[in-house]
Amino acid sequence: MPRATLHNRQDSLERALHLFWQKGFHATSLKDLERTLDMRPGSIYAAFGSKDALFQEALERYARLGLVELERTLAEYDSPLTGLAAYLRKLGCLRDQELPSRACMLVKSLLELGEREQAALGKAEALLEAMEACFVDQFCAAKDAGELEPSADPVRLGRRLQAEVMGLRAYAQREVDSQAVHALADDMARSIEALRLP
Amino acid sequence: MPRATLHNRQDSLERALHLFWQKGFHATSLKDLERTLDMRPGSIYAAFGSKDALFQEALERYARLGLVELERTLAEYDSPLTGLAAYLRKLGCLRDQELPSRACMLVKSLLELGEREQAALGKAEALLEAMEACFVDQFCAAKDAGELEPSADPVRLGRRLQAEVMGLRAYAQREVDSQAVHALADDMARSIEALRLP
DNA sequence: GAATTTTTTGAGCGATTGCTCAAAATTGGC
DNA sequence: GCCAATTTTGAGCAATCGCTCAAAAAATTC
Repeated sequence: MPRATLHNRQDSLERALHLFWQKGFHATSLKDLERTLDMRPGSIYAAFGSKDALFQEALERYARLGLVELERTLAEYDSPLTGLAAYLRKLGCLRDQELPSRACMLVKSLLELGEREQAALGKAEALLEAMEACFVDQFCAAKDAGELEPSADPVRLGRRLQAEVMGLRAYAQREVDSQAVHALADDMARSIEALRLP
Repeated sequence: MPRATLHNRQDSLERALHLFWQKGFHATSLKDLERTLDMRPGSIYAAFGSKDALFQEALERYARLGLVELERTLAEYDSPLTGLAAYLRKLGCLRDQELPSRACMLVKSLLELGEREQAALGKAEALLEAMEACFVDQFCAAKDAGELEPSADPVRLGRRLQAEVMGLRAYAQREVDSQAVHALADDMARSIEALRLP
């Protein structure tokens, strides 16, 4: 009895994510979304509630995909430290791929959003916290595996790594050579590998 | 014969800088500026031309003050590496001060602005490049002073440091303990100091 | 094919955006 | 006190903002 839905909700969300990641929250207008999703305002609001709610869903999807990508990379290596170094080197290829933005959407949101978008801002913070926790876990695993000296502090190391990733991706957003980003990522990866006990 | 200007232009620019740094370009409306500068639209446009032009002036002032602060810090130390480490530790106090934002306004602009604000975006990129050049110069000085091993690459080191500062300040924008930011800055400072030859 | 249920449409709402410009206000020189 | 020069004002423009909702369109069941 119901009319079949014309638009795939997941696909629409994916397109919205692409747009928000590229232009940011404020610079993305409903007109932009209408064009990109090929949907009229009523349909967008029926499906997602509001621009703010749609943005939050996009943020969550972005972070989920990012975490999956991180964990898939880590799973490819037996050594936790080697996995983290490989993740950094993958980020070094940021400028080679065709992406909505080289910068992290969570960081873009963290820096752009204010009190008026507190819900989305809080979500971005929580997702960054989860990312940091994943790094910390990995350093704990490295310590358990005897890769780190016993006095190493996984919390500090995880924090440092998150800051490095934030910096690497912000740097990659600049109009610099792909080679410079590769070199930067490699330097960071070497720092991780230098933590390994002989 | 001319009517005396009511508003000090430098002071107005300073207030605008404060506002733009806090809220970003898009989230700052002319109404906000009118309120903060205590000026009516006509006066603002007579003095600065447009919202975009005012933003660009604010960006330049921000970067100039930031460079002065950096160079003043470096001048306090005879050793180039010690100066850079001290600069990082100063950034570790970001959360203790009352600032419009903990994040760097240049990075906020780099991540927020798009093609529609190309002039301001280009300015932000150029100013970041100048900051990086300052870091590179400092590493060159360290090398000349024999603090670095002869094979050290000042360009890579300067790039790395800029990425670290970007990451540190983005991290400081999160709702984390002041102590965490201090620890992070200290870790980064130690990395710089670890480059010193024995 | 009529009835029912759901989705999609798009004109258009009130609010806000960046901005303009003729008029008013304020000064110094005479 | 008057004139000339300059700054400040603020009503209001056209455009855009996020969003609503009654009507039209489409699909399923009988």
